[in-house]
Amino acid sequence: MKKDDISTEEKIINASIELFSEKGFDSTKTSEIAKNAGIAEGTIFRYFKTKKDILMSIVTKAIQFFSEKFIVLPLNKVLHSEKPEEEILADLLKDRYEMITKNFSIIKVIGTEALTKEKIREKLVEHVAIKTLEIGEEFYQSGIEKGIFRDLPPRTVVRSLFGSVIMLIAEQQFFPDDKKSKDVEKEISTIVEIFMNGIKSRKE
Amino acid sequence: MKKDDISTEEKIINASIELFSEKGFDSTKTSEIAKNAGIAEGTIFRYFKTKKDILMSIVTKAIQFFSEKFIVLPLNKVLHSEKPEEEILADLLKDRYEMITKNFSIIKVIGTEALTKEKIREKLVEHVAIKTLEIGEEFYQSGIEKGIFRDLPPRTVVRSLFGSVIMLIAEQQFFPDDKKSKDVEKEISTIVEIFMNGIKSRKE
Amino acid sequence: MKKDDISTEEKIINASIELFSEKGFDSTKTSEIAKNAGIAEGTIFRYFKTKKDILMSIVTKAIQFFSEKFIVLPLNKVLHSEKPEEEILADLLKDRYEMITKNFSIIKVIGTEALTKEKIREKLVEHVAIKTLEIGEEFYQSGIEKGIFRDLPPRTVVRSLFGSVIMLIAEQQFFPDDKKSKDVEKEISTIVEIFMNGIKSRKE
Amino acid sequence: MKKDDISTEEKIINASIELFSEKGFDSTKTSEIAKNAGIAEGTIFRYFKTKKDILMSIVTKAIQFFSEKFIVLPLNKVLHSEKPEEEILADLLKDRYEMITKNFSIIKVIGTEALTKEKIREKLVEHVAIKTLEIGEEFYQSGIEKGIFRDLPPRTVVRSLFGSVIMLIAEQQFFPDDKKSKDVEKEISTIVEIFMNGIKSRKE
DNA sequence: CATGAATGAGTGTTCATTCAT
DNA sequence: TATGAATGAACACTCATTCAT
Repeated sequence: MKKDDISTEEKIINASIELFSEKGFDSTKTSEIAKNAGIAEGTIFRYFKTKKDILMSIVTKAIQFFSEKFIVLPLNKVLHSEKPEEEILADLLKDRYEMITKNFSIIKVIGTEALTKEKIREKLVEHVAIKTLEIGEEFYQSGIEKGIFRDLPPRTVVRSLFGSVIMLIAEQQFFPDDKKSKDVEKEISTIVEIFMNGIKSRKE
Repeated sequence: MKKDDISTEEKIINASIELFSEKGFDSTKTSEIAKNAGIAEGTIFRYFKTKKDILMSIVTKAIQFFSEKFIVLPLNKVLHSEKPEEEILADLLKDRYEMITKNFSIIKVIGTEALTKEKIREKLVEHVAIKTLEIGEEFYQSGIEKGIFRDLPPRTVVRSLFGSVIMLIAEQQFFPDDKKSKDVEKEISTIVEIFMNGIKSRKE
Repeated sequence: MKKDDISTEEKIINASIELFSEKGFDSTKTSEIAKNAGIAEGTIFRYFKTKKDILMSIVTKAIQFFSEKFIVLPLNKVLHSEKPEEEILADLLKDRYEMITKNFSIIKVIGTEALTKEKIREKLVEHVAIKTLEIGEEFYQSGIEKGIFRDLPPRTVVRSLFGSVIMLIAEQQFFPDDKKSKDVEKEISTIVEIFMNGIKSRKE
Repeated sequence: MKKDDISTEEKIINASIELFSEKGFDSTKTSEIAKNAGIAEGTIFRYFKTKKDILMSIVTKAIQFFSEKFIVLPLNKVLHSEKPEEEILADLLKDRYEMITKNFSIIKVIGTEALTKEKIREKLVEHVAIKTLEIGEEFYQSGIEKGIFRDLPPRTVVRSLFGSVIMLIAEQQFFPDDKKSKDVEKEISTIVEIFMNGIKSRKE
């Protein structure tokens, strides 16, 4: 009763994230959550009125967490860094990559549910997606003004960068046997290289 | 019984795609499928042994369809085109964009289910993802060899391009009110521009 | 498949009335209703959204039925009869007695639930109790005007008469072994006698 | 710990009577009893083995209480009074009226449960109903013998009187907005008048 | 071949009861 | 003795599936 003092509510949340992420919300039985959490099934309902409430609690907390970790912190890193832009970009992508990879289960849950549940989708768009894009656009815009970046539509640039990282992660998660994307550092620096200099050969 | 000659099986499939895509597989009741298809609930089970069989049939057919439309046809377009590379790239992305957008419901269904159902994920990876990547890589590789593209890892380039289009579509589908991504032609040509020439300003 | 053609809904209603009346609404399990009705438990919910809906359906239908049988018909009997008042009164009480006794199960259900459920109580008061009292009062009032009845408050008279019949029935239902109230004809004519002439001895 | 010295057991009993009477036994949760009693839910089970035991304790105590208050005391009042019969009757009815009204919650609980629980019904019949009727019958019988009352079946007379009071109380409790039964003194003296002299007009 | 009423296994949820503190 | 978190048996209700017509 010292540390390890993981509360019953946390046990439920953790078991739920794991199961929802593996099998989806609907296919996860409350009896399984209970078993995985090491508690009685009835106990779940002392903490959450319904099974759906577990999901909503996970989503709400996660979105809150991400809207801080994802947005405020990287913002400062980016805006106050003295490094050259290429490095800043690489740092940003790596940071994002790690954040998503580390929280992949929960992100998978939220992402999946967002596809069919408008309420979740709206929360996600409002608190995470739009803010993330806006900060990225601001960063790019200021780069244009400093003469570092070309005058291209910031939204498109940011969205494409983000898509490139997302696909890297998807590839690693969903075809885990593939060798081609194992070296993350290299992948990310390649992505930065592609975006900075393009793929067109400039002979001579 | 001439045209309009949509078979009962097709009615079931179409209704299912629509509903699965809106509400997800588990939340869709067979009674709803029947109502949407304009048939009796029992009739469904003359064509499909179980509800899951409807899903598997949709997935199998779609994957078959996509593995042709997605892979074989663009392959030829790309490999036998006389256009300059920038245009080929733009054509490819536009083609992919349209294919995905037009079949968005069914892709959403397959994508969602692939997240939690290994069998579907494997089919998708094997028949669509890998092939698509391979053809893209081949295209890029031959571009390198022709001296058109820089010598960067093809997989990373192709994956990033694909991620850029996917994110464009996601943005349009999930925040439909946003003005920034409405003009598809322009978006795609911007993406091509980014990938061809990079975002770094080259003053001097 | 000729007569006997008691519908599934009726089977459910009948089984429910019997069980609710015996054990009360809360103590009756839907599994018992199903067994008593000779159907599967799930079938209940094709006809009634919830267990409570069964109760409400019983109550609503019964109140509708009673507000007709109880009020409109006796009204006509009473108002258009040529018999002397004592006989009219005896007929009325007997009629009421039989109605209640014949429908005792359902009346017990409604009465019990009315004690704790405001909605049911209100319906009962509005559609049955008030109307019944009003018609009784009207009958008594016209008797006063014809010089047949003494000028006493009609409500009190009617209520007391009704209470006398109710208690007779209660006694028969709840202490069924008691001999004193077995002869209904005699009981009712005694009640009429009490109300017509009072209990005070008028010697000489 | 002087006055106010209401024991935990009493707190439970009082809270239970209030809630059982409002919502019925089955619909009352032990958690609500605890909240209403200002104690912890677990504490209930130090005083009562089961929830049903609370009910049985209420019923047993109440029946004990009533069988004294209801029977022994009025008995003496009636048998040793020097007042004229009309006044004795009025006193009796008023006394009963007040007893029931003052204890209405508990009587409602017992009455409701008696409808579905044979054990409670039997206790009620044996310890209260029969005794009450017997004493009433005895009183009436002696009135007959004294030449004060007409020779009518005592059981019927007593039962009807009781029914008249019960209906008066029911009317007041269940349609509280009605004006016609507000003046209790007058209602009871009208009931006495009806029973003593009948409702038949005796012109001339 | 189509129907839709009936089925019943399976699930989320409730709540009286227990027990370690 | 009092507490309230945890329990799990019991229950209402859902819905894919069956089958007599």
